[in-house]
Amino acid sequence: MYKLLKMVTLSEENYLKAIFHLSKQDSQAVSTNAIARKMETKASSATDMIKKLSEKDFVAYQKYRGVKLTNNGRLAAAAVIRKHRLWEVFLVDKLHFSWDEVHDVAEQLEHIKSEKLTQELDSFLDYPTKDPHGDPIPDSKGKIPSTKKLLLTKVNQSQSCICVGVKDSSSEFLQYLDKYNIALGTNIDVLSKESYDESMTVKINNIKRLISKEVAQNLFVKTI
Amino acid sequence: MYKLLKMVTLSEENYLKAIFHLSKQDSQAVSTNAIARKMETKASSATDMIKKLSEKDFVAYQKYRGVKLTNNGRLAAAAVIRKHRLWEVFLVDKLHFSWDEVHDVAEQLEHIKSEKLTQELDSFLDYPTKDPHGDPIPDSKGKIPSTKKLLLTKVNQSQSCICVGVKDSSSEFLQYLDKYNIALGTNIDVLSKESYDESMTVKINNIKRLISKEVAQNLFVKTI
DNA sequence: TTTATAATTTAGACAAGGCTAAAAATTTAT
DNA sequence: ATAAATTTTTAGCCTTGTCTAAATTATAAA
Repeated sequence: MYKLLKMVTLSEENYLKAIFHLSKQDSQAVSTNAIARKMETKASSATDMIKKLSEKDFVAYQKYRGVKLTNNGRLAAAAVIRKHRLWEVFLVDKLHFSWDEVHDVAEQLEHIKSEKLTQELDSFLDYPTKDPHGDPIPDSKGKIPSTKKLLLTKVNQSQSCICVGVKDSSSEFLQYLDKYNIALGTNIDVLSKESYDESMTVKINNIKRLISKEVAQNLFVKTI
Repeated sequence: MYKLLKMVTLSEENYLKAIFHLSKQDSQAVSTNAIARKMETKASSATDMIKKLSEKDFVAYQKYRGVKLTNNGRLAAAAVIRKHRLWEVFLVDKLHFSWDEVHDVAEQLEHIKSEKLTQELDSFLDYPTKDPHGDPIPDSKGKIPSTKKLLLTKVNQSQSCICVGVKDSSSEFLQYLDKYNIALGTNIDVLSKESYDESMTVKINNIKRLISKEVAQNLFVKTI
């Protein structure tokens, strides 16, 4: 009856993770429907769980107004994500998994509770900062290494990034970007890269496009 | 609705494991109370679960008569035990856990469902046949390596074994064994080994004794 | 600013696992 | 061979996490 209060159930961890991911983009409150959609459950179930999380001080909740993670909740979510991503690195680096096979297994491993296990695994993997998909791994304090901006040319195949700035700020370049709906905050998925001319195929707003070396050299992005 | 029939829940796996361990000694039916005791639940809960396991053809159950594992159940239990012991090896060999710290974590890891993970882990650990406590690791077909007899001299520190025969069958030697209560089936815990004279300190019937190289060289045991 | 639509919450139910108390079957002891 | 003691099962209830249907609140449209 004492430290049971600190217990986080498997389901709670999954909801926290979902809310954390939904909070990323806009730091607004996250809606019940958005959570239900992400968790593949019904809104009523999400409401139920939200109440429990609120009870345990993992989220700040106002009826009909959605939720925000508390600091508490953010730390709990980061801890789960940290484990998920460390296990992904383990699977790929040590057990010959390919990057597209790891998700389901990591989804199970992320719930294993052992501080020592997590720390030792981190050390065993040599303190990686990114998982096999390029996503940053939170440190043991829950801090997520801020992925600093880099030129689009530097982004690897099958990585996603967000446009955060331009190197060439000429109006010609900005007009080009405008024409193809590339703006600050636009999401860019790098599908493939052509080594011959350093051009790349990307997906922007669900539309595939070819981007030349010249353009990629002048676009700052942040990997996600 | 289709392959859900094959699903084994976490709780079911734990009961199967318990029944498996209880079956080891005598291959008699295992009683409801014994199961409840091992699982630290009440007999009524055990009965409920037994019905589910019977329904799924993991145990043969006759009311008031206890249960026996079916072949199906034996395989399922062995698979869980295999994972448990492989993870223990991983924790000790790769993550600096000591042999007495691994149990709780392995208890969680044993339920991770991924055939590939288990196989790759096995390979990564170089196909170990024993866990850090010396218990045998079932192979991928559920077969448990029968620990074959070996001379006591070959048994490692902090391993346990059972006396299964003698090399020297002179009456002098047998009388010596008799004097110190060593018989077929006697349990011997090897506490430490002295490299200088190859003598060892052992525990027999809860009594510590020193055993000389000459004696250890003539005693066949089976590790457990 | 009403009204229609969409989002959210509440109420009531269900399955899994567990518990308590009581009933039934089995064993042990007289 | 019965009675007493023990083991096992049944019945009914609880909690977690889920669902459907209905009620309520917010938001968008006219």
